[in-house]
Amino acid sequence: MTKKQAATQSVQDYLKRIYELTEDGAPASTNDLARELNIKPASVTGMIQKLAAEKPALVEYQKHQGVTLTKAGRKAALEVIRHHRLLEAWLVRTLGYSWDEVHEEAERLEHVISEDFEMRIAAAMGHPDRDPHGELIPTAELVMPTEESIPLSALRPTQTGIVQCVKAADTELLRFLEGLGLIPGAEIEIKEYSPFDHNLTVKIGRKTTVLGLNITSKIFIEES
Amino acid sequence: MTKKQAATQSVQDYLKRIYELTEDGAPASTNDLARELNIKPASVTGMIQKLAAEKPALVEYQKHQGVTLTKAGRKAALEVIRHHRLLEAWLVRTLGYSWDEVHEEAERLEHVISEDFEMRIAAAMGHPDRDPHGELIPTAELVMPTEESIPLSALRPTQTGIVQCVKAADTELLRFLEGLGLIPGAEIEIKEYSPFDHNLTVKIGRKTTVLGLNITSKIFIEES
DNA sequence: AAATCAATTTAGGATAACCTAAATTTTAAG
DNA sequence: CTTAAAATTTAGGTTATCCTAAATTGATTT
Repeated sequence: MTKKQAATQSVQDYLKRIYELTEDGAPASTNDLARELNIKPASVTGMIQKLAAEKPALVEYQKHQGVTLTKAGRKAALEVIRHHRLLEAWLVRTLGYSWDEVHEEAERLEHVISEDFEMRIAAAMGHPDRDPHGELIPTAELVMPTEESIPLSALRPTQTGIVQCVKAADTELLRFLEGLGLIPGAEIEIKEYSPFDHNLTVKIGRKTTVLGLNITSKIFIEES
Repeated sequence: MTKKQAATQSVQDYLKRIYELTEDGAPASTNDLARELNIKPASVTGMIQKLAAEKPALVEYQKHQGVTLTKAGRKAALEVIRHHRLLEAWLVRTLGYSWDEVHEEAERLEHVISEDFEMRIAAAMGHPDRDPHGELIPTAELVMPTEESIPLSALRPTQTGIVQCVKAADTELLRFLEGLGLIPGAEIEIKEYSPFDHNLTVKIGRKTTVLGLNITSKIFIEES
């Protein structure tokens, strides 16, 4: 049977964070997880040991070496991420939430919606492939599509493209970027590059702005 | 400060059930609560004692005499009930749930939505005063409107009216009633009354059906 | 290789919300 | 008014998840 015991909310949160922290290929450390989850490292160790000991293990764990997800753990994580991103899209589209407001609400709802609810909102939106920030939504089969876009920081003068994704969670930053028009779908063109500080002068729509690396590394572009 | 510590999901469930069980004015017994909440009576006693001991008490409790809600407890209960009923209405209207499907989903969502979410869905629906079953929705100020309609079982031949509310939770029964057209808004007329078994012959729209007391006591009518 | 510091784990507790089994109280019946 | 049955409460456990403080391990520096 593929039937897994409903993971608790805590477990779902652990798996989601582990997924995010291991996207770069490296295991997630106890400390990093503790910071992301706002709990103490000692508690993380305990939970991780439990997850590694489950009948079908959800994580791979070696003392002092960090954790990674097993196939089962990854599926469970993608389920939560799919819920979260579909919810963000749904809240923005049907209830007029702005992209800087949805996160918290989705964070709570993601743990309690049914598969039926998931299917209904996905269908109602025409099965979107990205959330309001442009983050890819795992498929119903729990496969994460591959991201084709590249960071804005990798572009150089005369290159043009379209903003696909803004990887930021901070409300202030999101509002700032929205003010600049730097949102998914925006057309951009690189005007200047400053090799010393990595600043890029970017034309967004009709406005032109200078952006630092801390911003350009978070914006993902599909070149055109 | 009126700021109450976020009640846990369990506490919210207890308060909601106590509200329902005490609508008739009488205190709710430990046993009844246990049955409604699907937990053991011993556990109910423990929780009730805790709720009665809270800084602002949520329930009034006397050993062996049952519980009632305090003002604070009632407000908290009405908040949950408002969430539940608004959610049911919203799920039916925006996601095509049928009235026999919404309960479970709303039961889980009611505990996690924000006040902001509550306001948004209420506004999006034009601040409805009843849920899909016709149950009254507490106001944003947490006041339960007074129910004016009377049970179908109280009507007698030649009286006519409109169905306002169907107080039933069972999926099968709800589907059956829907099949009969016995849903909020339906026009009905009493044709016959059988004093021995309390059966009523009722014309619903153009169909005529004989209904027993177990049904007629659950349908509420506004006489016309 | 020894010392030191940071990261991690272990040990021992706390809290919330259940449970079972045993005791007690209330209610109802002789 | 005594007693059996029903309802309720107490006592003692369990599980999940978190915490603090102490111990340990790994990494870095001398």
